[in-house]
Amino acid sequence: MKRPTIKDIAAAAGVSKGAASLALNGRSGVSETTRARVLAVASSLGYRPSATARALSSASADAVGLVLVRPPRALGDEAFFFQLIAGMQSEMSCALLLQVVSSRAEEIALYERWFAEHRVDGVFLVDLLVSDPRVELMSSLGMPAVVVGGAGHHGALASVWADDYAAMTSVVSHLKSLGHRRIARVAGLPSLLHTVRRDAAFSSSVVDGVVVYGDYTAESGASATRELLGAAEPPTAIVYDNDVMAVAGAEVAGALGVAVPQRLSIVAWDDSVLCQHGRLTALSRDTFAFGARAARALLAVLGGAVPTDVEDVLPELVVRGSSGVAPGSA
Amino acid sequence: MKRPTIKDIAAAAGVSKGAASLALNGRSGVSETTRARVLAVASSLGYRPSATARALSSASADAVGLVLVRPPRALGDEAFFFQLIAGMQSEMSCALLLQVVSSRAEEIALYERWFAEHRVDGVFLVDLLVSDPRVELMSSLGMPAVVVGGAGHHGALASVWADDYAAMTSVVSHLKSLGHRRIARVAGLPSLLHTVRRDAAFSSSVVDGVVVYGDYTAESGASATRELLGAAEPPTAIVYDNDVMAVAGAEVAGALGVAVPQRLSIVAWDDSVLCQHGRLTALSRDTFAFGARAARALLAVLGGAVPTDVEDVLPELVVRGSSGVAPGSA
DNA sequence: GACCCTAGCTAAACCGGTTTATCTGCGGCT
DNA sequence: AGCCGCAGATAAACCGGTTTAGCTAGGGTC
Repeated sequence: MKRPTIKDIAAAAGVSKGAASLALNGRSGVSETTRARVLAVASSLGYRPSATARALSSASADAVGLVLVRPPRALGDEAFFFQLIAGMQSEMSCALLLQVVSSRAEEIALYERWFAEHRVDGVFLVDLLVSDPRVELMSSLGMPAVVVGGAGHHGALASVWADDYAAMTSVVSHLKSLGHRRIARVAGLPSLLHTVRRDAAFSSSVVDGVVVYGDYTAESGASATRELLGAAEPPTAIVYDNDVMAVAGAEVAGALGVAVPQRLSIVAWDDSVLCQHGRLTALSRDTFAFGARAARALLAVLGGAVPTDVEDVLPELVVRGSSGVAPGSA
Repeated sequence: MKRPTIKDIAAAAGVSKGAASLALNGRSGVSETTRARVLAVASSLGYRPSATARALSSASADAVGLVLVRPPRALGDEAFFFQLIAGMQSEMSCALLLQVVSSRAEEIALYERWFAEHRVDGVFLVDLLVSDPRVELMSSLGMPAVVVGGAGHHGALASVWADDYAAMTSVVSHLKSLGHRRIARVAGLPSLLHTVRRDAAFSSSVVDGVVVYGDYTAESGASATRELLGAAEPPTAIVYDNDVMAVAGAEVAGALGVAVPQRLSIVAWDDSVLCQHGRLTALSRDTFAFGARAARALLAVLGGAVPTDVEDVLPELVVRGSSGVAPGSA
């Protein structure tokens, strides 16, 4: 038993294909009695329009896209993206086309292809670079897109972000209020826009603050921490750019006999089960809600709304056991 | 500048649309010189066939599907699925259509729809139920599918799984060798096939073993643990069905003043950063590789191979600090 | 020379929708 | 009566591919 097509519906209702199409899509051009008849027939036959055929005649593809550029193996540990995706899904009725690639070039080719093939109606852009070619690409393709997590305004694109600058400032002031002066930072990839933002906020509020760059993996967090703690004047507090690096750092400190938080305070960016269990002070943002917000923004753009920038609520610092008064203070 | 279509290629190469199609797809029916000319034109014009149009004429959709039935919010914490997805992606050149729904009925409707709409070429089935209607559905739809993680043989479907029975047996024998006699288990959803498998293995190797069911969340793991430790004769070892519940359980034990591993041994199913950091003894399987294997299996089925069952390597018990000699033994 | 077969190509149908152009009544207006 | 306008429907084109039927020229066979 094959699925009924619009032709079957039309035949069963005694109208033409075109009339059936108009009736099913709630458009004018058919009488109300005809429309009712077509709809009745369609529901009784269990008619489902083919998204493929619909996409072909330049209508909606009923899907949005997300491309992640990562070594796939490292991805699995990053709860952030999965939370984000889960949040997106919660607000989307359409499907998400997801692909993981290993280079920026592939990513761009994929966006172009998806759009050319009418596979997606729009896309999310994550991991925004300092001067990101994708922004221009989206504009030139005329492809609806939402920038996720890239602070500020990006060409004609809608944007959803949290204020990394203010967040970093709040973290530093918390540490300063505890008496910390030698504060270091284990940052993420320096090519990413939010890293630069945080860097700027960090260096403007911490004098002589040391920054070491990692790549969000436990290994990089561990080695960065070893480097920092091995210095002549080791920091009394370290701010990490994600949870995985922070946890690894805490572990290294323990192995080196550096007591947390007595001799070293640790703050993680992005809260997670990992931080909760490790009792790590963390900058908590609701990534799930963030994803949901991004989805709403994209749906709005797809619905024809003029692209706007939405600023997410400021991440909140959740103080747990890993941060405390600086050694020598109070 | 619009993207070139096959008509443009044909015109530029001086052949018909049909001939161009044959040439581009490496099929016989055109001379080698013509084929070379068409391919040259196509590449010089940057031709990309439209997957949408191709799917319409009952060819490949160049995508596979995965539907997850979860409350979206809980999903983000489960590293397992993201690891799995990452692994799948590593072996797939095509895209993954992902959707999270909240009920089994929606899931089934979605599979039917995707297939009817030619949106996917095949699907992964996860979280297999004891007697799962999806298996029958796939067969009747004629939809290529791979069962992921459902031990045993399922109708005409290919299957990729790890032997939960043997794994559970190995965990129990490890605990027994440490002198444990009162062993309990915090299981996952009882409707899932692998839960039943593990239950069977558990009850056949542990006499009077208590089983409490949870739903993979930290909360359920915590309350199950409280229940077990509050009993008249509390267990000296607990085996958890996932990492999140195990970590929550360890925390509860700590809060209740039950020393781990002196008075209570804890073993988690599925290793993760969480277990590594929490120093939890865990049953480690390479979920990433597992996903990759599932992807290969699906691609094989799509390629026309006869569906086979692939048994994954047996999960390996990684002994860390959370398991030790039973109190009173040795 | 008549016949058949095949390689190589073209034209056209098809997939399942949407969109446009066209046709048919019918009512209102002058 | 003659004309216009419009609602309601149909037929046909179109989207961009694949697939099938059909045509032609060349070579081999008897």
